Amino acid sequence: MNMKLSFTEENYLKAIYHLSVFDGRAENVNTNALAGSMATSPASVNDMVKRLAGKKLLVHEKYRGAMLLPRGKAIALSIIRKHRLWEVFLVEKLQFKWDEVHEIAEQLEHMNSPLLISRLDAFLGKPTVDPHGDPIPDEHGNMKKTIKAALSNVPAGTKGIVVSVSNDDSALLKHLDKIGIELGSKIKVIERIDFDGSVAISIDEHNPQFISKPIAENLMITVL
Amino acid sequence: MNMKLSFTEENYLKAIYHLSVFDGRAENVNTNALAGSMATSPASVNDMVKRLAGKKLLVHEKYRGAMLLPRGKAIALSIIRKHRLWEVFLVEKLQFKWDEVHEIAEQLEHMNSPLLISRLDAFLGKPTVDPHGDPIPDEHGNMKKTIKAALSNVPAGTKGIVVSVSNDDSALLKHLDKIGIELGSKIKVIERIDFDGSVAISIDEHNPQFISKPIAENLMITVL
DNA sequence: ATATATTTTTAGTTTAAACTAAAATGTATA
DNA sequence: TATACATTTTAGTTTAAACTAAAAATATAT
Repeated sequence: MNMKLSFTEENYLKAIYHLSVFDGRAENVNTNALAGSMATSPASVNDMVKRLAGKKLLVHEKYRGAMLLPRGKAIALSIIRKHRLWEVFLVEKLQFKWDEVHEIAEQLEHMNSPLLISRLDAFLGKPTVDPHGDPIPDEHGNMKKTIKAALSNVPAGTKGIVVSVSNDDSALLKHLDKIGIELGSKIKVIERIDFDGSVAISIDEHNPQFISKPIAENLMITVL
Repeated sequence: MNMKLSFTEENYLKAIYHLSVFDGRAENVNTNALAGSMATSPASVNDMVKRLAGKKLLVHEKYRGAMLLPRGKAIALSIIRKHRLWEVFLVEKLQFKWDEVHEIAEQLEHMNSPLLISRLDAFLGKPTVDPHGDPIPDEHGNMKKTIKAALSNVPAGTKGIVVSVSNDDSALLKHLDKIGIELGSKIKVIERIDFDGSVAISIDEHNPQFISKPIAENLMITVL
């Protein structure tokens, strides 16, 4: 697990991990999906996947996609751990807003010092979730599983807590802030409108309003 | 000043700055010295110096060395500022020891977010010196000049940080260790005794005691 | 002042990580 | 089954930043 990788290699491992995790099962990640997620070409992805396969961090079957090996998965989880711990630091200690931290954490996550991370973890009080509500893996890569659903996918009557926004677009994040939705907000789905896919919700037990379909699709809640 | 540079380019600018500053005057930095400081070959240095000259960050005269231009100097100072602020963070918030922080700060100094640095600066209380007693440039690149002096040469009331011991005698080093003085210790001169040249000092805000003249002559501090 | 040593530069390679264009493979459907 | 379409791979380039070896310029010492 202690081999030095480039930022790019680390970012690929992280992206593969995120794409492969679906309902707790690991799946093969295909070249095209990865190209989309890394904002690059399938050919470039193919190059990098072969490089990572050569380092025994994943297995790659031609035309069948990639799957992380244990070492690759451990590295991906350690990067996610670092990313989320730094996000907690930025929000709780440096007064950043929860929509400002992602880019900076993208840089900080590649800092390579296990001691730094364990000290940071202690300094922050060993948090288990980041400011977006995502769980923080511990030093062994274990994290508690959360059950999430998009607001667009739950039936009327559902109550939940906003735990993350699946899109990092700052326009969306700012809009949510404006209408009073933030992490930890209690949401109740009052009604689903079949015509346009919008939903009527209450926020923190009051302030009922309509949320458009595109927004509802990106609002993730834990169902209560 | 806001062009994106590689880590390597930033490290060259920083190294050139450190080598060029002598008594407050800027001097040409020759290829060989830079090769030593960067632990690489003169040929590689020559490549990089030409690259940086192409970016108008320094001027380079064949066989005569390099001198930073204002933009290059500003970048070098901003990297030094980041390095030293992170060192303060590591020592004061994460309980690192004085001698453990350099490598980690070498990584953190390349994080690119002016907002991050201004928030960190505020979080740390806008410190003006790092844990080694070196001055931290402000956001405009200004820093107060440090004065280094032997403990035997400063007047009563002086505060400073121990930055070096000019004698390698292990008997001296052991004695200093015993009385609780190490690199980075904060010293305040309480009183100077004319009779024998000894000085009464406090160490890290407590533990007042006398230091004999021979020891005081070998203890170098930066005056705060 | 000239020979020798040191320093600096040039020229040519190497590696990582991207790119484009074209070929190969896989999938869906008429 | 054959064909069309989408996906993936291969092959060949490009760029940044290093490297080595050799040539050129400068400095030094007799």
